[in-house]
Amino acid sequence: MSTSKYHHGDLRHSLIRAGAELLRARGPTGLTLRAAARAAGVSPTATYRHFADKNALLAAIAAEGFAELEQALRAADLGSDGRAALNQQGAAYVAFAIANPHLFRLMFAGVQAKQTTTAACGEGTLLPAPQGAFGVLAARIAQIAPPGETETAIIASWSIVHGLAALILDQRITAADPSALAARVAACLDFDAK
Amino acid sequence: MSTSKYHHGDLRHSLIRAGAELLRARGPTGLTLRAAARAAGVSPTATYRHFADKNALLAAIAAEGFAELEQALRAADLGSDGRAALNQQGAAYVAFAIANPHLFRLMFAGVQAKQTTTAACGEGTLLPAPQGAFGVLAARIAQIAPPGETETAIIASWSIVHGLAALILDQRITAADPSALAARVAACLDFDAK
DNA sequence: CCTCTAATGTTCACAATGTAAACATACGAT
DNA sequence: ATCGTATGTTTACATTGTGAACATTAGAGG
Repeated sequence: MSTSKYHHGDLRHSLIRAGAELLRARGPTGLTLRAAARAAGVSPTATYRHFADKNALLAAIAAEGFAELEQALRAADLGSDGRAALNQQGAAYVAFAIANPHLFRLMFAGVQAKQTTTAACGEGTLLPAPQGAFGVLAARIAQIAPPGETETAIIASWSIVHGLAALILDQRITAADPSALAARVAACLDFDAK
Repeated sequence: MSTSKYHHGDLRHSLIRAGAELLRARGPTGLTLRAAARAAGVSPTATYRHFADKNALLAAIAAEGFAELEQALRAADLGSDGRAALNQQGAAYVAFAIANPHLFRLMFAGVQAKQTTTAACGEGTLLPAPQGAFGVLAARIAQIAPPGETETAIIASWSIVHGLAALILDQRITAADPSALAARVAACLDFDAK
């Protein structure tokens, strides 16, 4: 590490890490371009050499978050019982959201789309957005859902844990043991029924 | 209605309506205190006679949204078949979110809490926040879920439709017919199972 | 009807933020 | 060694939320 301070060396990652830390510590209003630059020891406009605008920085932070989430899901996806593994994934999903509330919100709703791309995809199409984390879930579902119903099963599973996480974060539901609640709620899903 | 323009007459409601309209038309970044004041034909700081700060205006708009949502749920809660009525509520919930995406997001995640009130309530406690809309759902659940499981059933039902709505709004899922998808997904819930 | 007060709006002012434009520095290929 | 290009700096500006001081008018009490 050279002591020449003009060129930072790895400013891009520094900004992402500083931004993520600001988000965790001070919430979304604390995550500001200038604050991130300050934390990285750089002038505010230096950020524009690495990110087109603030949204691009947010997107990069969100992408890191999705990688973390994938890790967490993969770590929870254990055992030979597919249904149990799925429920464990659900608990891990909710636990991740609660452990990183601001990051979780940023990941899903934080990056503003310029244009509302109303691309007409097929009914119930799953977008590959968080493909990594999504894949961990989809694999287990494919294993335990009846064929032909896997897409509905995936959407239902994802929706129920995502909704629970969101409602807890937004303080619409209060849970002393969120993971346990997640498992209990996930158990209400029955893919084979009817 | 007098033509004296100094005192607006009903500025509070005008600001709420103007704010809601701005939100619908231009999204959250377009909903600004100054823009709302401009739309109401008033100076920016006049708003502070009616709202402590911007957050208070947002909260008022969100409250109106919850009233609308309750109306929509009540209108969908028809028929003697409790399970069918519940699924229709789910479809209406998702339809509302899609019809009012920015409002829906504001209602649940838009108003920033000053302090993260980590009040330790009981496990799986339901907060009365949107008590009106929530009550419509809870009533049906109580009717069809096994006694002793109603709270879990309520949380599961709310979570699955809320999650589906959120994922669609955030473009993680694309649905040609969201209401139909909501009904199909809601059908995966089985409260009596096991 | 006149007056006075409180409710309601206005004008100024300011700090913070995102971002554009012009300039400076230094890394690396020639 | 030279020079272009990537990277960072300084300046500048419009927008936003919001505080402070001032203006106006509605309506109660004489």
